Amino acid sequence: MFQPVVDSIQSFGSFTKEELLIFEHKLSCLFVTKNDFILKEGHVCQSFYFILSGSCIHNYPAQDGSDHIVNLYVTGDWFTDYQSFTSQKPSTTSIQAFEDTRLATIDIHSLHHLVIESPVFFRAGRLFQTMQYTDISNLGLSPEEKYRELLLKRPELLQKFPLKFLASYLRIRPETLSRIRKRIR
Amino acid sequence: MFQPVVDSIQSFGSFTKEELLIFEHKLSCLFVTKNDFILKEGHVCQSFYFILSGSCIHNYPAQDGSDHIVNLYVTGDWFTDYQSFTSQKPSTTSIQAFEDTRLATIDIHSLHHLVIESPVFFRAGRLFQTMQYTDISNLGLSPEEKYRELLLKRPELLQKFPLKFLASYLRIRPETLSRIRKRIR
DNA sequence: TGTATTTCTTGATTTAAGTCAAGCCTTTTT
DNA sequence: AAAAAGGCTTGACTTAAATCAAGAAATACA
Repeated sequence: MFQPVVDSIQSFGSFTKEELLIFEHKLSCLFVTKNDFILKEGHVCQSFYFILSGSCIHNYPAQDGSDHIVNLYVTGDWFTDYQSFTSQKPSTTSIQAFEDTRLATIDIHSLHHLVIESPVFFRAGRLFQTMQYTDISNLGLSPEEKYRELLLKRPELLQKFPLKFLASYLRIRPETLSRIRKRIR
Repeated sequence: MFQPVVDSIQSFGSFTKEELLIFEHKLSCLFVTKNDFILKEGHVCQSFYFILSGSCIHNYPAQDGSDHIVNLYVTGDWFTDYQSFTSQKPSTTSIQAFEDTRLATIDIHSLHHLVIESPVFFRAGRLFQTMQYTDISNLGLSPEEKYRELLLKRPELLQKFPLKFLASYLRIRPETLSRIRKRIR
């Protein structure tokens, strides 16, 4: 059941069978239906999440009432609100299911236990760092370069989410993304 | 001698006298003279650094041969190459002394020991996260907003470093920064 | 101290993305 | 099935920053 999660972890470093088992036993399962909140603004983010199937939207309300997409996640992705999770303070962002979604979760106490149980998991910092996608919108790229980066690094998102979400994630206008997409293939 | 470092740590959370002593005993001292490298591209970053006095430049070579300022540090600042430090892989950036500089350092092994010795230091992740300045160039702000942010959050940099370094750090043209500075104040 | 080099300022021009607006197409709702 | 809403595309226009260029000021250095 958690095989995809274990497979994913292995790609982050070399773990023994025992270590992987220890890890697997810390995991829990969570089912959410479309539009359900996995994390609500103002709540402390207690866990890391792995998408077994489905997709999620990570957003926050802008000052002008509209909301900005922080990130988009699909099957096989890890996510958390890193800020809230590491500080254990209320989150300024929300995460909700874009469709019915199955999640594997591991909470902060389990992670602390892992770090204490084996030095391998001290690399947790690295691990969780690596799990976090580098924010394409924050690379100082031009709109076209951002789109190319998305196309290269996370093409699944282009299949799954509507253009206006992608534009919000890239911090460009939908009109601009539409024009870029037209001229690039 | 390490009093400023200990003071700095206290501002990140509540530690007992004992915990602060444990921390202080992990610190080492390092003197560098102007233009010396504290970290060279291609080397693994092994430590966190705190500037007791002086200032440093954190940069990386762009593809076009010029170099980009990643960050600028002055007395009282913490720094590391977070990427290289957490992954323990070769750095793509360099850090060098902008003038003669005294540093306090704590290496990765000492940090691991701290985490094991006391759960308080498990918040190391949070601590080191907080120590890292949020990258002004990556906030999706306009050039003027970036400058205002710098003026507000890190005015010391404006005193210490030449305009073209600041412009590079903010990812704007020196001409643009010169004009902004002219019209604001 | 004088010369050279680098850094900063200012102006003119170009360019890319944002804004505004309209229409079409698709999906949802009833 | 029809109407409504939302999402996408396209065009015209505006705007802010980059670019190009030249000269002034500051700093290094010989």
